[in-house]
Order: sequence, then C-alpha cells, then structure tokens
Amino acid sequence: MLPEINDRISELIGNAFREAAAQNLLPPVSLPSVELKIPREKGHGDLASNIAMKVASRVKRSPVETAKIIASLIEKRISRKTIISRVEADPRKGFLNFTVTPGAFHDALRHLLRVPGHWGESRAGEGEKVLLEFVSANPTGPLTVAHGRQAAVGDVLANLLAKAGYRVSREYYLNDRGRQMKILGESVYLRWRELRGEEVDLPADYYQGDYIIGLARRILEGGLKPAGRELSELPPEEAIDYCGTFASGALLEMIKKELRDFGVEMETWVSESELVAEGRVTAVLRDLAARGSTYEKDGALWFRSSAYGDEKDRVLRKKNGDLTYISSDIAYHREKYGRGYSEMIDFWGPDHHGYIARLKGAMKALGLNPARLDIIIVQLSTLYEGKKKLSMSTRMGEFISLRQVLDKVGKDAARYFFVRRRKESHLDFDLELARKKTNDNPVYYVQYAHARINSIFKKFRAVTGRPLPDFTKIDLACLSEPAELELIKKLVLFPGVVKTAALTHQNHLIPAYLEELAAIFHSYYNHCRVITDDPDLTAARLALARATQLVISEGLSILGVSAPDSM
RNA sequence: GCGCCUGUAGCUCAGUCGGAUAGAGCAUCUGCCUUCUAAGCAGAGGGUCGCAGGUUCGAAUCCUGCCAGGCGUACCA
Repeated sequence: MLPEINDRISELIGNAFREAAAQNLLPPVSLPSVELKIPREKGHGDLASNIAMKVASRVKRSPVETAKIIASLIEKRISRKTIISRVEADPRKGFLNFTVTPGAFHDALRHLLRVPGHWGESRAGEGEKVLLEFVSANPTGPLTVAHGRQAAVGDVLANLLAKAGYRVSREYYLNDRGRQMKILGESVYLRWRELRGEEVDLPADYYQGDYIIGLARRILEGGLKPAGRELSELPPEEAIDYCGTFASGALLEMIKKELRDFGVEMETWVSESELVAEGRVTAVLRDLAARGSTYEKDGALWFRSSAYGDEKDRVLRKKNGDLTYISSDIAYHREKYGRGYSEMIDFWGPDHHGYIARLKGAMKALGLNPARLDIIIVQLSTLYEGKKKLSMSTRMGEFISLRQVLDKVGKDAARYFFVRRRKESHLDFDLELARKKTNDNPVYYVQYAHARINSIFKKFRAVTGRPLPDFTKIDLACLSEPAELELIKKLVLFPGVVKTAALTHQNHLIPAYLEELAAIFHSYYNHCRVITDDPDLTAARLALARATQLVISEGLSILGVSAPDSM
C-alpha cells in the first residue's frame, strides 16, 4: 500500500516539474528518482521529499525557492480524489512535506484485513532459488551459543527471503570425516578405557567435555559390539574407528534434535564423507589442475589462490597425502553451484573470515561466478547473567551450550535475542533479562501486545454475547484519532520493512519494527478504549486491533517466535 | 605488518540512497490501576556520533590518515 502512495506522490512531483518548465518557472530538467522519507517530526507531514535540494544546482534556484514553486503547483491539483490533502514547502531547507489523507490510510488498512497472513509478502525475489547453509557444526559435540546465533540468523533470513518471494532451502553441511573426527574417536576410546579402570592420559587437544564420558559409558554399559565382537578384542585402530562412528552418529542425532527444538528445519544434509566417496574431491582437484591452478611443492599439492585475490597460496593435499579441509569445501561448493541456485548464502563464524578469499578464489578458478556466493559472518555472543559474564572456554569443555540457553530462557527469547542486533555486531546476551517477565524484556513486550489484543476480543464477546464482526466489511472512516492514524501508518509500513530486511539481509529490522509497533499500540490502548458505547466505532477499533495483531503475529512468525493469545 | 568487524547518552544498541533540532530501551527522577491484561502508559534529565583532515548547499553516514578493542593471518577445521 505504501508503495502505491509513494508512486502517486512521485507522479504529482514529476507533473509539477513539467508544468513548471512549461510555464517557464523553472528550466526543464531530468529528475532523479523521487525519494520519500517519513519525517521524524510530527509537524512535517506524513512523507517528505528532498527533490528540491537535489535539483537546486541544476535549475539554478535555491532549494527553498524551487520547493515553493513545486508546492504551489501541486497544491492547485489537490482535490478530493488526490491521495494527499496538503503539501508544504519547508522554508528552511527546502523539503516538500506531504500530508496523506486519512482515506488513503483507511484503504490500506482495509486491504490488510483482506489478506490475513499474507501482508508483508512481496515478489521482489521473482521466484529465484536461494540456498542458505548454516550451523554446519562438526558432529563432535553439542551445539554452542555461536552455532545458536548462526542458526537463528540463518533461519530468520530464510523466512524473510521466502516472504520476499524467493524459493528458499536450508542446508547443513556435515564435516563427518578428517582430523576432528579421528580425534573424537580417540577421545571416546580413551574415556572408554578409563571407565574400564585403566589410567589414561587425555591429550590437551582432545575433546574434554563430560559428554565424551557419557558416550563412552553408553558403549560400555550398552554392551555395544561392532560386528558381534567385544570392543576390547579389537585392535586399537578398529576400536577407535568404531568409537568415532558411534560418537558422531549419536552426536548428529543430538544436534538434529537441538535444531528442531530451536525451531530450525533443514531441508537437506550434505555429508562430506559422501562427497569424498563419490570422488567429487578428486574430480575438483583434477579440474583445478587442468586449469593450471595447482602445483606441487615440498611434496604437497598447492592451490594458486594468490592469483585469485587471496594473500597466499594454500595447500590442498598435505605431504602425508591427507586432503585439507579446503579441498572438500571447494568440491562441496562446486556441487552447490551445479544445483542451479541464483544465490548461495553461507553463514560462518568470525574465526573463518580469512577463509572467504580462498574459497571464492577457488570458485573463480573453476570458472564459476563468485558473486553468486555470499558469505555472511555472524559475530559472536557473550552471555551474561545480569552483570556477570559467563565463562566461554571451549577447550576445557566449559562452554555454555545452545541446549543450556534453551533450557534457561526458552526458544522464543533465545531466537529473539539472537537476531535483535545487527549480525555484524558482537552481541551481549543477558540470560537474566531474557527470562524476565517485565517490560524490560523486549520479547515479552511484543508478545504482550498480541495477548492484550486477544483479551480485548474476549471481553467484547463476553460483554455483547456476539462473535467478532467480519472485519472486511467494516466502515473504517471513523478512525480519526491521531493515535489511530499513527498506528495505521505503522501497520502500512510493514511490507516495506520486510522487503528491505530481506534484500539487505538485515534481520534486526524486524524486532526493531515490532518493538516500535508494540509501543504505538500500547500507547493507543492507554489512550483510547476499543469497546465503547458506539457500535460503529467499536467495530472499527476492533478491526484496527485485529490488523495490529495480524502484523505482530506475522512479524513474530518470521522470527520463529510464538504469538501467545494470553500471558 | 596485513586483512575483516566494531567504536553513537552512565549501560545495551538503532540510525535505509548523505538531508530537518542525532533516536530507542535500560538505569535515575516524577506521575497514572472502581473502566478492554500495570508483562502497560505519560513526563523529565542525560551527546565533542573515537580523533584529525577532506568532498558537499548539507556528513554519524562518503574519502584519507591516525587511535582503541575483538577476530583472523596453519600442510587445524
């Protein structure tokens, strides 16, 4: 609806400039695209344009003078049919300030009520396929808080892009082979021996967490026997392999459950070991070699990444014959390109940012367009309990897991807090605040508005003994209080916020918008009673409350947060 | 050294393509429940937008240099 209002005003401005040229008031100029902003100050109307300032030098008049000429021409065109009721030239800077008619806002509100659940959708994505890959943690331990934020940020952006008309899928890339998996197997194996009464020495770079002991105990007490043989009868190499396979399988199941409990559903899981088994890694190394992008040095195979923007060349295959992580990652990303996505988005932690150049370089070396691959670095979070900072040492297994955060604050608060700040910003996450049931807590503040509206509906049914009216058939013209028009204006903005957030990957715009909307509603609630003696006014206000509820629940559903009917 | 991110009110942070007197929440102070949920509302105080230049009619925003913090700079992942 707002785009329509924008278009109509742009048209008025364009016509006024042509008219000014025809009457020799201003020289003819080609106009830049008209930008309309919502002024902060209430006295500046509903929408403002800076066009007079933009063209001032070209028309050889001051911005204020230009604005005055244009405003007076537009003013003459104002009638009952136009979307604006007033235009004013700001005498200090040269803004053109427009006041939109209440009728235009009522039309927008009526439209919203006719498309419940679809307000906020757009076709900006034109059905293009987008793949979002996130979390992708090694199955070597529980998900951490860092994974939690990536999961929330990735999942919410996926929801946003879907709203904006993209065909979205979510994917988890499973690093289920290589050095870390071997260490996992050895860690569990050592703990298993320890449980059997042996003295063992767990090297510092092995996995230290208690969950490793838990896995070892499951092997021991469950009497798990690989191929019918006792683990103790196997040669250590085989026993370690078995422990690794068992542990990564169990941990993967745990990760899947954690993600489900966090509200994240991956469409696809891609396994690194399968990519290797299918020969995709050797194939990609061969193709890089064929393109002259590799060379042998010191017994290792190198990728000429410095020729593609990286600061130095990188090893693909180590001296001992093992593949490095980048080799399978190159193969994995080429495989993704082959699936026909117009855009692929990876979410990584900040410790991986040095990796971007070499991966994009590899895509370029393979003749693929690196611009289709967008790597988003999600900054870390520091957890607090009030003022107390919580320890975060992963090495000692002392980290707070995503599971613990979920247990402490619940899915709604966790997801909301993770996306509330720009993903580029380091996040201070106060668990105590997230748990509070007061207005300091933004999640509750927004959810409360939704529940409160529901309670108005309940009251209406109880008092009148009638069901809610059909909101699509209500005369909204009596909504004329400033507080009502302000609320409608905010509702009308929602689709634009969703679109901007999706296209610029700025999830945090949604919580910010919802908090502003909730504030306007709470203020309105204190200012005007919905249920009054006037049945027409009551119906119109119920409709406005319903529209607010629809937008809040749609906004929260983008965040994957529930919209409770009562609190 | 080089690369990426960050620096805005006491604290946590918004600020879209450069636009009007830089905004919000928390914290502090003052009010509002016989009426739809006080998990709410109304109001007050609080600023050298890290520093210095530059571009511009106009800079928190763009450019350059510097300062501070975080992360990275592996034949680990």
